Amino acid sequence: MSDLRVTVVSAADRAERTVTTGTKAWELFADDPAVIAARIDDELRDLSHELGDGSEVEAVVIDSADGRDILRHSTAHVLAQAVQELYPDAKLGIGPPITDGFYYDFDVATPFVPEDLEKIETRMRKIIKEGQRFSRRPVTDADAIEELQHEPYKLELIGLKGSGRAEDSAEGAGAEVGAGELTIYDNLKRDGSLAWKDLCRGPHLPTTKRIPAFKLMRSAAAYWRGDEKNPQLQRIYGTAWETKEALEEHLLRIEEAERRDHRRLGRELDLYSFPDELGSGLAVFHPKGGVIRRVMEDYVRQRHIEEGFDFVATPHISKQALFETSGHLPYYADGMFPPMEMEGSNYYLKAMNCPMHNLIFKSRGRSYRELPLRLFELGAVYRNELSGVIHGLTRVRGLTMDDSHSYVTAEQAPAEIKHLLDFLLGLLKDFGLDDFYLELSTRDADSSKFVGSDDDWATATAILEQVATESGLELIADPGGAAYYGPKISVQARDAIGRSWQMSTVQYDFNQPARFELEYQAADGTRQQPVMIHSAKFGSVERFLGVLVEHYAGAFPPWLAPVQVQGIPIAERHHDYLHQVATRMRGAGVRVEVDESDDRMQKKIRNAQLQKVPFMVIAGDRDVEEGAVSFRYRNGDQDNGVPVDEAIARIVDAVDKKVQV
RNA sequence: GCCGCCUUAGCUCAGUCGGUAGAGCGUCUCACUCGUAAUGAGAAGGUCGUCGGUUCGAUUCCGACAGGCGGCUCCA
Repeated sequence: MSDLRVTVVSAADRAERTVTTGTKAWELFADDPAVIAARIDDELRDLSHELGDGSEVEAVVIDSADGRDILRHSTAHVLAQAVQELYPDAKLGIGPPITDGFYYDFDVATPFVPEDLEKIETRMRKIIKEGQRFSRRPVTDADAIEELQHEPYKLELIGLKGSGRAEDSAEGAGAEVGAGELTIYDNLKRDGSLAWKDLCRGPHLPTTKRIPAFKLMRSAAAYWRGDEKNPQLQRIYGTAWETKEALEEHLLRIEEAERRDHRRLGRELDLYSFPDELGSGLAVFHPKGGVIRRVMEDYVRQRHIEEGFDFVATPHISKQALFETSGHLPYYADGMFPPMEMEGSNYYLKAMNCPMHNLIFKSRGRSYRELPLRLFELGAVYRNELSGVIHGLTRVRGLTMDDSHSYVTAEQAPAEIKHLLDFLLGLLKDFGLDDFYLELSTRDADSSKFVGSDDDWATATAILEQVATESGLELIADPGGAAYYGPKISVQARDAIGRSWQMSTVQYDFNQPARFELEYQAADGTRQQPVMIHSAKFGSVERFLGVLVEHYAGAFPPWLAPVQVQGIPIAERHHDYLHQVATRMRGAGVRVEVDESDDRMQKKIRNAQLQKVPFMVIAGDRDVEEGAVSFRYRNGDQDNGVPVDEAIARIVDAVDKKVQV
């Protein structure tokens, strides 16, 4: 038995250690119960991994990103074991860790119901209590196929690994079969007998007992390997955390998200509704939601004026030929409402505005002196979204795009894209969204989804990538996410509780100008084809509003709040005075209401709080005498005896500065 | 579109082991006129999502459809 030299590294330091041959990783960290795995020479390993000479070893603690993934993946195994113990005919799909949790897919005869989840959870607790050991065992492909005869989906994964496509062919499949040798993890009871086993790349916790806190969340169907042509498996989602407290906090975050749900707040704040009579995915905006929309639209119009756009208007429907010319019909027909026939022609509701803007460009000869020609429209479009994907305002069938098209020379394109990016980032900041990253959506190998030459795509992609990179923002690649006519940059904004939403887009299009035979006369007298840059700043006015509701949890900054000031009389004799105050406020452009109901003043304050009105002005005898108001903020702060002029100045200042209060 | 679950008053939800229903909030009326997050009393409001089946009888059981919710796939 000889000695080995290993290096134990941590964020703080590096320490050389001499250990004997056969030493396992856990022996280095035996005094720290938070260590559940090790990173050895940059590979995540089980704590039972035998150290080699010259290895660099780093502890992986349970509350690190890697540690949580391992915890969640191990919990997914316990889930699968519990399911197969309770439902012996269940066939295993895959069970990877995901953001905040894990899932495991099963092929079972009947879908799981909530009571099943309770039973499964109980069985999982039993397995955890038994402290079964996760034991790694390398196997040959042939042995794995032999052992897993009864697991058809696992066999399919082994087959994929052979073709080298496992990683990119199946979401999460990399967790089962890595690039190297196959391994099976045996769950061993204390007496060493085999309780269960699963094809898995690992690593895992040392034992099931090391799972501190978990919860099964829900079950749902999911297509095998994410392809709707494949059979649907039953997926169980769960979450697992390093402590019970961390689990509790996670559940509270979920509650917070539910509290902010724009569908609920839309009803509670009387902003909008989705009448069944209209049809799925079609919203109506009530007066208060209408105010927010109007403010948003006024803002975006004003900004487009400032940025050099011309305003146009186009109809909601068009003959079929237009969308054939644009190329939308072959690629996008499923996304459009079915046509209506009239006078021998098929008319389509528009799902996008660009073809109509192209007609405006084409309505007369154009000179290079007119470029960039920037057209803008708040255009209502209709999209035949699948019934199952419709969601509040964020996924609807009728929406309003703040759609712009910049027609430019090829040389002007980079500057125009930069111009648009600066424009829309400033816009997002004005709406209180200041944490974003960019996504660059490009075409992938599946050429049937895209039109245009390789060279044109390469040029367009390079320009977008350069501008995106120069912005200094984080940039994520989205291969295959491009529109059929060209690549795009989209801005993903993170809201107040950290969720990302796709908002603005900028798209580079060399295809439609060609298809519409758009041209301008250049300085040298030749006719040239312009490039068109599509851009939407809100994206969809409806979605943007929905995201704002969730971002602010309904408590809008004063410039967006439907009611900016609630006037609250202490008794009926103060009504007239408050109406005079309100009239002066309206004169200053303030949206103010006076609560004349029979309620007591306490109740009126409560109602204004529940409606999340930013400012309350309260008036009683003292205020009337002084020509003042009691000025209350949404957070409960209050200044008494504020002269009316000053109150108005405070409100107008907050509105003008677009600040949150 | 696919899978599962759900649908009772404007909202949130009870309830009926099959004999046509109830609460709180909200609404309306009356009284109270009140100083910082719910004054009191009374009233109105539902063919229990729609259509069909089983049954002496269906809101309840079964089926279809519509809408909603959670996922999958897709997307602004």
